[in-house]
Parts: sequence; structure tokens; C-alpha cells
Amino acid sequence: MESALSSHPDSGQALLYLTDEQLRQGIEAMFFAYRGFTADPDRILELFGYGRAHHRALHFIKASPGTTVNNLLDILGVTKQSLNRVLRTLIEDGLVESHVGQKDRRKRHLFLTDDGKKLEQKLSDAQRQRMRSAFRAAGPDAVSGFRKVLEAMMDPKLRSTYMNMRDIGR
Amino acid sequence: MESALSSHPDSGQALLYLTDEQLRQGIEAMFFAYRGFTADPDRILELFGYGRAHHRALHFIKASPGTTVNNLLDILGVTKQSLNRVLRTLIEDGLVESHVGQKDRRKRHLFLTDDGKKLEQKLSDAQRQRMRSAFRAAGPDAVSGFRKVLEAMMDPKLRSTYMNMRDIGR
DNA sequence: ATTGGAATGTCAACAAGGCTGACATAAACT
DNA sequence: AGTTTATGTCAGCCTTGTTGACATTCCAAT
Repeated sequence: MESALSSHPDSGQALLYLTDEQLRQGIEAMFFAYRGFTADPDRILELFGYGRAHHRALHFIKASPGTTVNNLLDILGVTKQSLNRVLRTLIEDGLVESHVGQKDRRKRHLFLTDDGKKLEQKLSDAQRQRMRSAFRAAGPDAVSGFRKVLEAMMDPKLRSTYMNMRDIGR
Repeated sequence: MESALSSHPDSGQALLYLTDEQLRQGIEAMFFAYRGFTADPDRILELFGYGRAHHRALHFIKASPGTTVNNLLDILGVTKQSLNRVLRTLIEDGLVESHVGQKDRRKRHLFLTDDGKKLEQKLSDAQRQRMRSAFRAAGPDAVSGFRKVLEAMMDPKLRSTYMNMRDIGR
């Protein structure tokens, strides 16, 4: 499988053969990096008795204020029961508000309250700080490569969701 | 927060300011990409009644045959009880073998059986294929940037673990 | 030789956060 | 009027994480 032709230990960056070994490194890099990626918010969430699921909800409600439950379901890729459990606690705790739609009154539009914004800010500050120092350490070219690879790794449907969010975000 | 000076939609790649908006995109890219990253193995694991925890164990036993339980605990960052539950089922199912150490007979050295290798192969084939096509689509420079950023995002301790695995891997 | 501590395994109990299935309600659409 | 859509909710299950307690084995140092 991953044998033969391993003549020289790849010098520089020009020769990036996609050997199984290269790919394995990429896989492990994703694994370890994701741990770092979630570590800081996780610590904060624990203080509030929340988990990652709450963080994700807060994040995407912040990113798209007024988003509907169904919309969030698509983005998060969980069942409505699972999301509902999380949303219920966030609403009970006064971090999220749910407003009946004006045009379509079946829909609930979700917003962060001031408290919700505060927590979301705390979480994303921590996460952004890690991202920022990683970006700084790696340099601008690396950042664009990072994004390119990640985008290529997404499922097509999520990629277009991501692209849309990315585009309206400016 | 993320306001003002959004004059032009960043042209090219030279101007990579680390605005909150840029960082938010990086965060979401990680989130969506990780979903893609795990999607293929998850589907296979389901067929066998296993979960991601089993995959991780198989992966790192394959990467370091003969590794000890404590070693694995460090890498995976879970409790021994949690890991033990997973290892037990893998051993019972004949995918992993546990051998008492010769020098230090307290330690258990873990190995994949032929069946274990088969499943691990199946899982990593799927995951590598996604990684490969992402790398191909993004190009060699992007790949090196990808790795740089991910490495910078890891916790220092895990980074050195990663670096060691990376170095002995060739 | 005994003792202390390290490495490992195991039991019990619990929690978060996934899942499915079933059912309810309200509103919109046809 | 009947169907579909959007949402909420109840019940129950699974995986995978956690803590705490305890047993065993065995190296290493006194």
C-alpha cells in the first residue's frame, strides 16, 4: 500500500506527492487541530453548564439573526429533537428569543438576547484568538491554502451553505 | 465589532487582514470541513456497529503498532474508562490484540489483527480519498498552507505528539 | 523483602447529545 | 376541505464522554 519509491524525504514544498503517508498526516492534523479548535470554547461552556451543541446554535444564530429553526437544522445537520432540546434551554435561560414569523406564522425566527450576545462574544473571542494566532504564525499564503483545502473537503451541499454565509458576511 | 473599512471585497490573496470576519470564516470552514472529514468513515462504521471512538483507536494503533494503553490515552485525550470500553469491544470482536509487555509486564501493547487491519484499511481508504481529492483540488501550495495553519492551531503538547508521529512515519 | 506507586482493568452511575418513532398543533398551500 | 409544512414535544435508546471506587499486577526503591 504505502511502500516503494520512498526514495528521498520530500525536500522543500515543491514536491507534494499525495502519498498515503502525506494523506495520513493531513488526517491526523485535522484530528489534532480540531481538538485545539474546540478546546477554548469548551472550557468556557463548562462554566455555564453548556456544551458544544449550545455553542453551535449560538454561533449560527449570531451569524444569521432571525434564521428559522429549519434553516438551522440544515446547517447543523442534527435532528429537530436534538436541536430543540438545546434551543429550549437557551430560550429558558434567556439567551435566545424565538419570534413567530410575520409573513409565515408557522416559522420561528431566532435571535440572541443581550445575554446571548455576551456569551457568544466570549466564546467567539476565545476561538478567534486561537484562529488569529494560528493565522499569524502560518502567514497569509498559508491562510488562503488552509481555506482552499477546507472548502474542498466539505460536502457539496454544506460548501454552498458555507459560501453563501461567507458572501453575505461582508 | 466587524464594521467599517470594508471598502473592497478582498481581491486576490495579498490582502489577508485578520479581521473578525476573516476569522469567523476560518471558524466556520473548520466546522463544515470537519463534518466532511468524518462523514465517509462514519457511514462505514455504522455498518459494523462502531463509532468514531473505535475509528480513532484503530487509526492510532495502526499508526503505532505495539503502542500502550497509556500512550493511546495521551493521544486520544479521553479517560481510561472510556477508551477501555472501546478497546474491549474491539478485542472481543477480534480486531485488536493486547499483548502483555515483555520488559514491563504491566503494560499492554496493542496490535491490529488481520480483521482489524482490514477494517482500518477500509476506513482510512475512504478518509484518504476525500483528503486526496481536496488536496488535488486545492493544489500543492494550498496543502502546505493547510498543514501550517492546522499545526499552529494545535495545543502545544498535541503538536509535539503530532510532529513525532509525522517524523517517524517516513 | 517489603512497600509505594505506576499501569491497567473493571464496576457503577451519570450526563450530554446524537438518534428514531409517534403524535400534536397551527398555518399555509392547493 | 384536505394536504403539506414548520415546529414542538414525549418517550426511549445508543454512543461516548465523565467521576469515583476498587482490585490486580508488578517495577523500583528503600
